[in-house]
Amino acid sequence: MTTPSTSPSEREPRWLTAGEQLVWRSYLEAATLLEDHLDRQLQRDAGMPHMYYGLLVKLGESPRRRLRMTELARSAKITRSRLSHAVARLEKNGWVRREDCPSDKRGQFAVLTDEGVAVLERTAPGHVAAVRQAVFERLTPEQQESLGEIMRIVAEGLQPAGAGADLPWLR
Amino acid sequence: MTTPSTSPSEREPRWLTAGEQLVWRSYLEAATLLEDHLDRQLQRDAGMPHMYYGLLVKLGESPRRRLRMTELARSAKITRSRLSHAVARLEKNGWVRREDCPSDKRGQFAVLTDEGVAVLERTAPGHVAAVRQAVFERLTPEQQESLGEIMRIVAEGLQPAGAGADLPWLR
DNA sequence: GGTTGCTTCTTGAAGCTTCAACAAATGCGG
DNA sequence: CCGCATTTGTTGAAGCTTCAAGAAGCAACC
Repeated sequence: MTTPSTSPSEREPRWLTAGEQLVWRSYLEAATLLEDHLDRQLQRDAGMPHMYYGLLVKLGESPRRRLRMTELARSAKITRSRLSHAVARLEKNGWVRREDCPSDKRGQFAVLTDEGVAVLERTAPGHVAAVRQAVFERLTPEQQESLGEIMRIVAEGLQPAGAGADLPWLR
Repeated sequence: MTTPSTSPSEREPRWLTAGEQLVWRSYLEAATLLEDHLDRQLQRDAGMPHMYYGLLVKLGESPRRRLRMTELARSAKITRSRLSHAVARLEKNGWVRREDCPSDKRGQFAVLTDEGVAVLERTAPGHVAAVRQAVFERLTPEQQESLGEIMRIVAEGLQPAGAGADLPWLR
């Protein structure tokens, strides 16, 4: 990540400019700190990592509190394998239950249980407060909007592009 | 994360507004996709996860290619425990070596080896290209600057605040 | 000098993620 | 209806992270 002076003949790759490096470093630091912070917050207050909490939220927002595994994986931006392990754990906690799909015998629904709903209701306020305090309280409305737009662009660019081996929808 | 109507008496917690939710979702999606993308890229091309690559970079930038463990951990925003495991692995790869600190017998330096330098030189161009393509090529200069400022603010807010148990410098 | 408290770094176990491999069901083309 | 590629979801092993605990050196104090 060092910048080896100027590159006269274009044999040198295109490094990040000093400014870009600063941006990138800030991003990496903030992303690391933020994810760690929220992971700890949720591990402490809800007994699960951030990603698992996100899965419960998505199930809670879905029609009959259920989603096909593949759809949940797609929506959460994770592999099916990872989801499979995650749901196994959440099932052991009693927060999610699996149900067969009637129309496709391969299919499985992940269903948010009443206990799962209860955990969400109990822990959501604290989590929202943490997000608020870490992010939204510190940014102006313009910055918030800007952040949304920027991240939307980045996410979009990564969706159809990536060569994910187990993420077919990202191809 | 649902918004249960307005809250007349302030018994309801302060939920995220619809707009804030959109921003937050975009952030989470982009952060997940981006980290996965770079992790895969580096695992494939350099044989190590993104975080480990970052450690090598930091060592490479340091005076005698070395840093005290605690300082490296602080700079990378991770716990010393995590760093300890990471360096163990990097040492096994021959990319980093440990050295005792003469002035403090508890201390250890993590030192980037020549092999470590070689890996960096070989893989940095590809990694920079990936970052460029995923982030900088898609953003206007204004958006880049904005992103930098926003993430700097978020990171700053998380540094001195967090109640990290093993991250004393974050208190 | 000894005590007490702090800092540095490591360790092992438990939990989470990744990867490759797999079984089962689907569905399309002949 | 058969054959074959595709889709769905799971599994186990290996690697990474977290957490709590601990060994060892330092430093300040009396």
